[in-house]
Amino acid sequence: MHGQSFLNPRQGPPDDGALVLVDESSQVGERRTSQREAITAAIRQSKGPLAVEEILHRARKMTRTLGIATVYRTLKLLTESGQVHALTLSDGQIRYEAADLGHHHHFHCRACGRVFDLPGCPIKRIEQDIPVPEGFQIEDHELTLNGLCAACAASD
Amino acid sequence: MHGQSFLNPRQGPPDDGALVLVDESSQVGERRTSQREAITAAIRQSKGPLAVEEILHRARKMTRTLGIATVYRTLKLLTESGQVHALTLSDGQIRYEAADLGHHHHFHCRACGRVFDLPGCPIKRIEQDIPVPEGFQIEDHELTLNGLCAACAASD
DNA sequence: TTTCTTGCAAACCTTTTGCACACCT
DNA sequence: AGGTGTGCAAAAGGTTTGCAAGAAA
Repeated sequence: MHGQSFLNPRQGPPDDGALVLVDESSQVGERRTSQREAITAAIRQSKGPLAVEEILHRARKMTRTLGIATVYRTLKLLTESGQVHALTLSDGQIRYEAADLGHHHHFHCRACGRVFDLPGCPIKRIEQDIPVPEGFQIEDHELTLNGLCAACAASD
Repeated sequence: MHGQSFLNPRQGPPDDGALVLVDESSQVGERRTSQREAITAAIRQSKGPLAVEEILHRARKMTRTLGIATVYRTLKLLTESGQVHALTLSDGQIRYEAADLGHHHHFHCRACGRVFDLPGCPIKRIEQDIPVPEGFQIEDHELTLNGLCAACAASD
């Protein structure tokens, strides 16, 4: 894990002149670059979670030169530092969304494949009543609704 | 899609002697082989959905010679013919389970990674109350509970 | 005997990694 | 200036496919 997010850069450490063998002031993930800004902006501005290719495509509009390797590296960075959440739906694609959205669930359109955020959580009020085997401890849950989004349902 | 499952072989069609350009009596997926029996047995005998590697490992105990390609081909066959369901949890691994288990959900242990079937469906009775955007049509849902299974919770 | 199935290996595709150069600080 | 970050291309990992041999029916 990294000490700081490049989105929330820390103040430089006080320079006390001490000599250190391992320079801890130098860490991966603290440098603000146009590529990283483009990637985080793409994720933040999306109405739903995005797959890698979608992130690449949208972020490239902001930085013409952007390699897929950078997208993967940055997503790993953002995920490990807790700024972004990865989620995997039944189509097997991993999608990414901002981590500060709060607890919510998703709607997956079987026609267009898009994923939409659903506000709120209907599970919370029944979570206690869900029967699990003796000794099992529930820590979290994921709910995905599948069906047709409004646009696809209309064009049926 | 295939006309028949090799698990439920159809009777041969009556031989009326008619000449057909495309021989429809000959179809992929209708031949009973030790590999296919081993794969379906592994899936049926499991208490929860299995990943490809687990299926290969268990099925190999029944047929010493079994290639990974056959596992993939058979899983595709079984999935497309509706005998097996594929599911993808948050770890990104695709797992397979018998399709005749009825509607149910899963518990994913974050410690050992195993997936357990949960009987029943707590969503059914609240499905109508789940708020979705105007025009969206719910057709299905998936629920996964995450936490610790009894064994892992006990060895904490 | 015919045609489907299989195993092997090559092909594919997606994700990761090594390296030299670019760029932040 | 120093060291992180990037792009490119190669490597790695997992899944699919072509093909000749093997096995159902």
